Amino acid sequence: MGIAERRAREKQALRRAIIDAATALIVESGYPSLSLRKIAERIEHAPSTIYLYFRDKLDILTAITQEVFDELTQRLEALAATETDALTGLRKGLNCYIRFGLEHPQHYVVTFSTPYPTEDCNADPDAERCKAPAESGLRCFDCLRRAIQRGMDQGQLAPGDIDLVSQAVWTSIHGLTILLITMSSKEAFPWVPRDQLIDYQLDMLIRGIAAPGAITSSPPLSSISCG
Amino acid sequence: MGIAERRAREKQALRRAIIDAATALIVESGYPSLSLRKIAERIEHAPSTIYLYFRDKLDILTAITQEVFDELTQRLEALAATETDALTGLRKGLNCYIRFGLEHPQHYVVTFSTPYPTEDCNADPDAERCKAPAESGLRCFDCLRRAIQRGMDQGQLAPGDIDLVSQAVWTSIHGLTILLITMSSKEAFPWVPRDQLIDYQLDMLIRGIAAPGAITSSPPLSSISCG
Amino acid sequence: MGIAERRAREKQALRRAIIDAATALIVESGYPSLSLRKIAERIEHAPSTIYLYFRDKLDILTAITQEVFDELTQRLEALAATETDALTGLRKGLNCYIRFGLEHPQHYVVTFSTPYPTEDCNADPDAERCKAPAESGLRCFDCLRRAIQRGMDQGQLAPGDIDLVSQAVWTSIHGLTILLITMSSKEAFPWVPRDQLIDYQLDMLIRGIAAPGAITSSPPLSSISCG
Amino acid sequence: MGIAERRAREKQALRRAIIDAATALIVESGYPSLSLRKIAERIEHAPSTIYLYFRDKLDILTAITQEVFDELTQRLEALAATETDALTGLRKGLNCYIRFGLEHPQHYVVTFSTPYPTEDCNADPDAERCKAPAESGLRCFDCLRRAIQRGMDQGQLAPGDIDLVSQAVWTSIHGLTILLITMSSKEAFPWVPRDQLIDYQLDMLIRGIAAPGAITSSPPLSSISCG
DNA sequence: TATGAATGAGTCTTCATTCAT
DNA sequence: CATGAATGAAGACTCATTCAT
Repeated sequence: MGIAERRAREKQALRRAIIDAATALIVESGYPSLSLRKIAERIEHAPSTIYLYFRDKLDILTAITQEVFDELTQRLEALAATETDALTGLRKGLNCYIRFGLEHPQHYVVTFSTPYPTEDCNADPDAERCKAPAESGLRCFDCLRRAIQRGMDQGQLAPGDIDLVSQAVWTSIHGLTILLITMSSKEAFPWVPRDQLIDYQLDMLIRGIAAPGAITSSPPLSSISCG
Repeated sequence: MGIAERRAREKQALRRAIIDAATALIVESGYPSLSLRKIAERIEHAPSTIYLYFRDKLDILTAITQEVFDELTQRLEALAATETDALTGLRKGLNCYIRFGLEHPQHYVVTFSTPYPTEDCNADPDAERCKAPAESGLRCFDCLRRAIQRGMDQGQLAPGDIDLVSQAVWTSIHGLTILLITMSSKEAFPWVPRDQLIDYQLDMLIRGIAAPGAITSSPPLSSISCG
Repeated sequence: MGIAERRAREKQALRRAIIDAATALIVESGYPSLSLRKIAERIEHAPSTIYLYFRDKLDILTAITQEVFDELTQRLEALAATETDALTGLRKGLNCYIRFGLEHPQHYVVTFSTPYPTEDCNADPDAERCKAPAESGLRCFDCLRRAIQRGMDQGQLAPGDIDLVSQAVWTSIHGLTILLITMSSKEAFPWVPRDQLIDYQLDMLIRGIAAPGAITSSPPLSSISCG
Repeated sequence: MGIAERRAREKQALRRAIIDAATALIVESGYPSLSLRKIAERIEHAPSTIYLYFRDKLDILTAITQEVFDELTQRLEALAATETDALTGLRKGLNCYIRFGLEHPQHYVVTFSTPYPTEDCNADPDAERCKAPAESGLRCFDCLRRAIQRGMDQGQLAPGDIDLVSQAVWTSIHGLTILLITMSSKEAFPWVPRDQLIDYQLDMLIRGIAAPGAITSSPPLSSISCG
């Protein structure tokens, strides 16, 4: 009845709170310095309570990562569904990726830049759960891959190895995203205006992979969010 | 006198030993697991001795970071001095940067991806020392900047905002480098062959920023180290 | 009514299940590593459910101890009932005792060697329950006592203080049993062959308490179990 | 100079304090429930301080065990040196063993009855240190073994397997010792007068292993301590 | 009757750091 | 200059137990 439902809702809420607190803490000081104690303190519960929701530290990281991947994937797929022109679609997708990272810097860092989740996974006897986020990640990457493929199919991108191109593009926009996040302060690095940089990088990348003669000027998208 | 000199030399030597030990430890197991105790053990001195040379742990990190920047800068400048063709020089420089990262993955991560030095710095009363590595970093970045500038001056690169282009290129190769490092295991991500990817990305980037018609096929460089 | 009876039966069944699970766990990994959680998991009930049947952990231990005593007593009495010759009966009884310990080493340790039930008992407000196992233990000891008495009555054992003799014998075979259990590994102690040692010790003890001239060679029993 | 000496003395004193506290705690509640925290509290130092003196928990146990063995061995050897008659020597030695246990019940329990030091040792990567106490123990046991041998050589003990006899005797007196310690309270078990029991058990054992006709009445020794 | 949720005290251990010497 | 001793805070994690439902 209502009681059971409320209970379930409360339980879900606490799980959320743990994930959110962990995310924030990771962003503030990095995953290695994340501690269950700090999470507990932030959610105002006993440290041991966390163990009712997650098996261990790594389990929390896994949950966060997966959520982020899924959310990002969802946005990219929604976007792909509405856009017909391959090149524009690709551009929008890349822009969406970068924007997502900038709008959720905490989650992005946790998911893509937490140093060595692999390490923990290797040490772990239950290697199974390490695969789950990896799969989510691949599904996300696949959005980009399909966009590239479509571009080649439509002749707008120079023909070539789809994986090669996809990986070159993805690593590039990741670099931009992660550096804009982690070196955000003006003193840290003399960035040019952010939107300008994003727009230019998208231009550069697409120019770099486009079929000769395929490029027509496309409007700047960078200030447009997604999702 | 001779005595004072010898003293100074010895003091310098121990400082070096500390940095080297810390460096080695970071290379072996990454920064998060670095501890003063382990450094002390390796240099065969008491932990407290380290405090005579460095104020705290972060201070050691700073020193290492700076050295890494300096080393990289040196290589890039050496390379720039020998190469006359702007485009080839740029390509070699970018390749050198990536290779450097792959050959010293732990250093690269520590220097470019250590989470939030800013935070530690902010908390620190003496904010001064945080600027030192930043300056070293800028000097390093300036190598790339000059290469871009030369390319524009020689008409091989499309004219434009030097900083804009430099930043777009740098973030791209950083993305490639850092992802190849942190997701190095095959299970983590289905990478295409590494050298091929690097070569393609350099092609893509240069194509993306080159002046129209400037590109002549350049030989793959990726398997060539630098320095 | 039928309902009440079924309820009572079910209640009894769960109590049994708890004891059995605890027993099994103790057998598997010893008492120190026993935990209510593990018991709960094994009986597929919530940890808190156990508290409906036992006040606390010690309460479970007490129940087990008592059962062990009772089981041993039963075997010894069954044995005594079938044997007419006092000396042979005594020998068989002692052998049975040792065998029982070796066959249920964890139980034996828990029952006879758990450090300081006294302490726990003293700390406990309800000192009553500590007496129960003590009484069971005495009943068990009484089997030996009666065997000794019979031996004296029949003139096969040298006359003397029954308690004195009983205690000397019991402590001796306890020493053998407990050491064989706790120092079971070959590296721990260079034991002579086990059965040989048991046989010899029984010989030695009986020789030590027998009436002069009473001893006739009796066949080795040690490899014979009991019950 | 004096300073260094005082320092060394202080350091030694703290080490002693740790061992003593640990010993007492083990006796009070058993080794499994021994915790570094409790030791720390008792010696009024920080828990981490203990790690300056012992590598870990097991290390403390090892130290205690070895000390006890060595002390006991020393006494037994001193005793053996003064006694010429084999049978009397054996009797005195056994008595000494029992008395030692009763006079240092804490140490005896820790050394001979701590459940499963083996267990910890097996799990330990550094198996070396587990051998040290075992060797000390064997050296101790060897005192008894030599006494038995001498008895056989002199014809006072029935000829036979020295190890067999030694082990039968040792386990017997261990059983007496350990039970007198752990069940010391009158409510726990209705002991006959302690000295009487000890004397009788020694009689019984020696009668059990003596050569026929070798026994002459020997005076009760039990109330005599040793060392 | 049974339990899910929660907790606080406890476990061993590592660490950066301080201070008297 | 160097260090040995010490510490307090923190680390992940387990446990027996309570309580509202």
